Amino acid sequence: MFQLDLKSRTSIYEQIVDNIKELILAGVLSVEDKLPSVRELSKMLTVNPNTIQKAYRELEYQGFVYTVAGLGTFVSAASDRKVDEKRVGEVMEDIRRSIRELRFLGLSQERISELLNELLEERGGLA
Amino acid sequence: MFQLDLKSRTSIYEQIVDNIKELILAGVLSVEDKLPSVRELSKMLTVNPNTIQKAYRELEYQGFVYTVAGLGTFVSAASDRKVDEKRVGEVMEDIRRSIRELRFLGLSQERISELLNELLEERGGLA
Amino acid sequence: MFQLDLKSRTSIYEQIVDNIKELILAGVLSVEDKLPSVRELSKMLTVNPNTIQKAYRELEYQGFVYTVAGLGTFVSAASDRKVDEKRVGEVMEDIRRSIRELRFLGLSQERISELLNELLEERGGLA
Amino acid sequence: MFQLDLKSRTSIYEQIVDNIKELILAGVLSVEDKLPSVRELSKMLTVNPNTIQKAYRELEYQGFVYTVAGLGTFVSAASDRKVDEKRVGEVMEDIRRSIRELRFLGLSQERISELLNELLEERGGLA
DNA sequence: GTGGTCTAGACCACT
DNA sequence: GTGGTCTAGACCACA
Repeated sequence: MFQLDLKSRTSIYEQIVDNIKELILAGVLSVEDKLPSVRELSKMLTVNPNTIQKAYRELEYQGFVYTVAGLGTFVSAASDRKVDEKRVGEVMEDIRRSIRELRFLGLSQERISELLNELLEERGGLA
Repeated sequence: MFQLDLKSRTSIYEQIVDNIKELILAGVLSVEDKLPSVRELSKMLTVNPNTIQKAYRELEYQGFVYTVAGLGTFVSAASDRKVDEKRVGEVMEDIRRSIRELRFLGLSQERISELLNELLEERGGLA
Repeated sequence: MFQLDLKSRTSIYEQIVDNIKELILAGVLSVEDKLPSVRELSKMLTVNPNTIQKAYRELEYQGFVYTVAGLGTFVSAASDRKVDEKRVGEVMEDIRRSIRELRFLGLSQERISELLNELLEERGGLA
Repeated sequence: MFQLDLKSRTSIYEQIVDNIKELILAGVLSVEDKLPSVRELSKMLTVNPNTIQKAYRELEYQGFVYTVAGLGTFVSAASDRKVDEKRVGEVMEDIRRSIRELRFLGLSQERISELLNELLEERGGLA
């Protein structure tokens, strides 16, 4: 499914969250698809089930999946999600920090603006 | 000098690093300027001196400042700062993911574009 | 008959219990009416028969239905239903807490009042 | 601080969440007050630290507290919270279920309406 | 089988 | 000291 980087500073459960979000955003996992069960993914990644569960719960908080106890965890329909202002604010904060870092790295305002516009024109994998 | 946001998920020492880098990049602190001593800044921000210490060490590692024992900590020449092309790529990838998530959250292309431009303007005078 | 919401945090068997209670209270199912058999309802809702079984057992425990082996499950007389003053008090306490939280979340008294009235109207024809 | 009911169907961490919310909503814990540390509360309630942490994290998700690693967990300022539409929806769903249950318990529409109005007139403990 | 909770105990980074 | 993560392994309710 994907690989973990145990050496990374990013915690395991966060890496799992990021990877699964990536799969959903890229369309590899579609709406209503079932995610691997906690125990399955636990074995696949050789990671403790509690850690997987923590990742799944975080994905649920962020609105990417929903859970039916006894059945499994599934990808949410985008239409079910109300525009989650709180989450939008969090993501914008992420971008704010990234832009700051680009400035630190020595990129000019113009160059950053160019790069962002390129990203905006891309229309990746969204159904 | 600047404000810390205790509620932020970003650790305090990292916020200090970021803020001082910004002050340097913005020209508020010039090459060879002396930074406040660890104890001074510790009092100014009401933060544990160890935390300031850690921030200064990180700034030194990144080439933004240098320390002379017994004299203090000073802003390095710009040529000493590390530039990291690889890091630029990673940060761009972060932003790409965030933009995808904004689309996923239901924001229109136009709205995303607006929000990004707001972010860019926020410190537009810096470049 | 009715719809289940798999995404709800409420377990499936509980949703079935609630829905059937509503049908009884609304008079759609009258005293001595026969409920669908476990197998029938299982097919109608595409739900595991064990889950239906559990819902029927709970309804029986609460005095809403009774079961005759070999014949089926039937709606009880209203007098058989348990009334629980203590429970009423607990539920009111839950609502009190929720209203406090709405205030805490920044909603005005007027807005809360509006929202409550909407809720009350939702199934106003039932009493 | 408060008592747990180990016999309750409600899980321990949820009881902790509910109790602390109650203390905050009632004004016993004020804005910027420090909650007991994870380890302290763990000892006070003779409950595993992980369980306390789970409760604190849930409180954070719901916007009641914020956390500074290395410092502690603190009550959020109401003004810092944007009106959290998602959370409002969740609370309204709680009330919806409670009203349904009151109907199940045999209360008439009019009686429920009366009771709700009484609750609305109360202005408890909010700063 | 599924997810959910809990304990015991370890290790880490930050203050 | 603080919170945060992770493992190992147990037990429960629900489908």
